[in-house]
Amino acid sequence: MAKEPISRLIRSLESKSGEISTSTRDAICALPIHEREVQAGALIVRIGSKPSSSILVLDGMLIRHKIVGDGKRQIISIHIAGDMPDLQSLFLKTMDHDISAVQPSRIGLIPHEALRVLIRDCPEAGKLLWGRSLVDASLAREWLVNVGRRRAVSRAAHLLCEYVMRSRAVGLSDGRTCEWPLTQGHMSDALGLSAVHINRSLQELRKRNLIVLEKNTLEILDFEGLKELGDFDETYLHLQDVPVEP
Amino acid sequence: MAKEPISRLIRSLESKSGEISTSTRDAICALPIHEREVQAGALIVRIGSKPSSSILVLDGMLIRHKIVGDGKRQIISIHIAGDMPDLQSLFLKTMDHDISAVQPSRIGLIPHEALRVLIRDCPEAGKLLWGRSLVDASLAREWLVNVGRRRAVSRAAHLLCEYVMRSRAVGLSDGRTCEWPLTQGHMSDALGLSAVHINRSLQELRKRNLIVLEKNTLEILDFEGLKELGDFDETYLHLQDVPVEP
DNA sequence: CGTTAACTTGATAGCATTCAACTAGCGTGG
DNA sequence: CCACGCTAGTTGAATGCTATCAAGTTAACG
Repeated sequence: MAKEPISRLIRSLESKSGEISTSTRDAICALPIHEREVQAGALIVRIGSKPSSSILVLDGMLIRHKIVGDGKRQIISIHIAGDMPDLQSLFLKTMDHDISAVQPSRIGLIPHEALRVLIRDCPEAGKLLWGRSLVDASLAREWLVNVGRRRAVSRAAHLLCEYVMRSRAVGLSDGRTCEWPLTQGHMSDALGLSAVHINRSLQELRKRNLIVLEKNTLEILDFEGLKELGDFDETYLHLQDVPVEP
Repeated sequence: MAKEPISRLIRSLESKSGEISTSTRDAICALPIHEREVQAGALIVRIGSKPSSSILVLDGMLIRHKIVGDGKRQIISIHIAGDMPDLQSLFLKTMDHDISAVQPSRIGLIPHEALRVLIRDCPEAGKLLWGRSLVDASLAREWLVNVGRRRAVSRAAHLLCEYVMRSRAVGLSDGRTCEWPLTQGHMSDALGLSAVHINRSLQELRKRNLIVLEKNTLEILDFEGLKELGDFDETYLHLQDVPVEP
């Protein structure tokens, strides 16, 4: 039986790779974790820093972001329970972006040293983590497409589709309703838009009877319609698409 | 002495990780490679396909791209000699984007099976490749920032800065002049703009005496000025930033 | 020398930003 | 208990960046 914090990671890995062998699971469960509570808005990892451990999200939501020259912010990714937002710091020593908490969250810190030992002694686990980092990259590419080539309403719809599917994959949603901690300011920074315009785009989604979004709760009224409008194709999420090694 | 095709990969890996140990280098050099010529515009890997080998660019330029619902295209990344544009297919079996050639190019196909054996028998090489895929992800994130939060002229300047620095890192440029095979159509798809607007943005870069761009050749007149205008900070390229394992 | 792709230019249209003001909810403190 | 301040959300008007449309030029090539 996995200890509670690590079970989030296992569940999340399994959502992408199918069942994990017992020995691999045991090796992952043996990882040391230092739990920490962070408050809403807290800056957890700073650009330019050189972390010696990686973060596992246990509860809440973390975002990665960068600031450009004139002060504007771009959110690069959002992370829910089971995600490891800075797994990359294991091999790229200097952080190239910030990480902060959207809401009060619980995180686990896993020392790089322990991860290196795991990868060395359990190649299977290494492949799972590598695959995970590749999925992370796939999301960044789709976000690039979203921001580069879709209009505002579609971008918003696409983001909502992705979020619901990811939440469902780790058991945080039934596919219709889930928590939505992001403010419209967050959404605008994630989608490369102004807050005012996000506001109007969400109103259009409401007017079309696609969603209900209030009091930090998102309800999808018409997932097919939202997919259609957001030009959403889930292939890039690679759910159940990481091959299990023979 | 490395055989020629693989030496591109070695040089490229070293540009990010410093010198590689002899045994690791030998293991990488032992990789089987099937060379292939592709013509300009050729579609090399198709979205939805499940490749059984990964590509190493030997000469020329490859791009990765996606098409959205209304037919617009977003270029996700550009790849020069030494790059492995679909290393990810080793662990994510279904392609989530297309790969094609910008100009007549020479590529090497490395069977996944051989890469798996390499990673198993030479963990050091595995780390180098993993690190490489993380740098790839870092570029995608910076592109997202570029498209999401910078105006057209800055986007263009940023792209040029990145390209020159990457070219120089693998010996394809002296940092001032290099080949530029991308058309303005390509640039607009890479930067989330229209071709007309890219044209005007390039004219502004010329008028400011920052670049000369003609006949497939790019010359940087004022790199500092271009960096400034493009809000370019090379940290995200992680050149020489992948730690060599103790 | 005709054809095509790439590039250029001008005019118009449209999506998104900015500015400004206003509402609602919530916690704090006098 | 209510004033106050703060954050998040909403709305309208004006501006502006970028797209689209259309036409023309240039360069490369068989």
